[in-house]
Amino acid sequence: MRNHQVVSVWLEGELGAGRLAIGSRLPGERAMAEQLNISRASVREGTRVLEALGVVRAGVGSGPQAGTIITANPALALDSALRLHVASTHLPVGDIVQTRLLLETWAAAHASPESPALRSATALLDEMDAHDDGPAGFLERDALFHVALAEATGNVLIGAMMGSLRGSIAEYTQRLTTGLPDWEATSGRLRREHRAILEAILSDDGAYAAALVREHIEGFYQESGVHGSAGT
Amino acid sequence: MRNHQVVSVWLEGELGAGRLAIGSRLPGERAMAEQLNISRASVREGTRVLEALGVVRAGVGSGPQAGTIITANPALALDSALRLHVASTHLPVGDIVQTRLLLETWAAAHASPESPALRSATALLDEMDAHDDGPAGFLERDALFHVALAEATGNVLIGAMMGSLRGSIAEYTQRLTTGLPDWEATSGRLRREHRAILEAILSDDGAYAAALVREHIEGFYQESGVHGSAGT
DNA sequence: TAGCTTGTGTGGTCCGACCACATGGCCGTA
DNA sequence: TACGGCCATGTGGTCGGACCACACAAGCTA
Repeated sequence: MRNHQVVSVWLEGELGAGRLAIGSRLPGERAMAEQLNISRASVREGTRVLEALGVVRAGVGSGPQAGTIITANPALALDSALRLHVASTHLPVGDIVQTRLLLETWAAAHASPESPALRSATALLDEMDAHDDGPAGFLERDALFHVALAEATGNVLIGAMMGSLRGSIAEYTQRLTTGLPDWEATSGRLRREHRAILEAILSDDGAYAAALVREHIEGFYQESGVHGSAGT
Repeated sequence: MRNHQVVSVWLEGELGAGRLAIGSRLPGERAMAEQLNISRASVREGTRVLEALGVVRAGVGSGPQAGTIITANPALALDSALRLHVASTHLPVGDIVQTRLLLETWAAAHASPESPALRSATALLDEMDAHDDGPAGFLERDALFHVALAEATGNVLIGAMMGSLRGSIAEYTQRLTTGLPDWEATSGRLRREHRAILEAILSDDGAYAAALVREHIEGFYQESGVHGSAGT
């Protein structure tokens, strides 16, 4: 085992034993180096990995925000990993879109009507009605709306995955809108569909909500001139 | 932006521009440090992150396996991230099981009968029949079988996710088997179900395959004394 | 020719130093 | 006493240089 991995292993042990938890502050790099019998450079390499995985957050200076603190951001790991693997052309965007469709339909079917995440989802829809700042602003809120639905299922993993996928698809979706003949008409339709989906979830009609989501997503891609890429 | 992030950004640019691709060898750490105008320590921190995300693989010495080489292992990032986030109790195992069920039923429904991955799946089932090395060996092949099904869909992302999920659940599943009254009977049933699932996929009957997978998984958890954790 | 030796380049590790930063306590002043 | 500025302290961030283990390839040797 390489020395920098000692840090991950050690942390996993501490977490498992309950000696450390989310919000805890790790020992200083110099102290940890001595404690684990490795150099500070190795400690730093280890913490960089933990940081990339969304497990810790490093802050300089002193005070509450300083030091290396345990956080919980599983989406971060997925996010950066997706970016790079897409860039390496090893991960087709079509696969991501397909996965998104899978997760979203499931989320719509299993979202809890009582989830507080639905309140922010409602707020987002209101914003989309109130503001009219073009495709960019609309899609931004659209993405957040869909992530909120995923979070409403209470499943942390699926919520994190949706959050990461959203970022990866954002650019792609943005590009699609440029080919649309009538943005006003499209956005109006999308807004109505959002309301219907939310309504179905709040009425505890998961199956109907899932069907609406499927139509919603597939409809958008079809209108944007993409065929078959999201054939779930 | 911190210096070690320069490496990721630079690599993403190189990949996007096509100057580097999977299999390419990165410049040596010393050369990269000079090229990017950062210290070797920073370069190393950057490559550690890339390594953790499954984007590169580092090898010492000289020859074909030496140096830092671009790979494509998206599952690695998810794998280590899941381990740590589960350890931090931020990610319930139930969520993972639930996600697994979602991905697997979808995979069964969308696996391509012509996929070469199904051949290795068949081989795994034959091995499970031939060898009888207890729950440990059985579950190992069982996991690989399910991952093979996911890969048979051709969706890289879903395949990678399944691979990571299985790893995270492995220990959990292992523990469940200890509570089983009659392992022989259970393994026999699981083997028959595997055959039926594979048969359904090869017959291009995705819907039936998905239903079988659902029963297969839920049945196992129920028999193991877990109730409701996998309620998709 | 076969086998050993040596050279070269790779990542792995370590040390010691300095920097920027944020805080909290000390000290001088009003 | 109360206020305000200064500085000691501890944090992560960065750097340069050094040495190691390793794996291969070229060259030397028997």
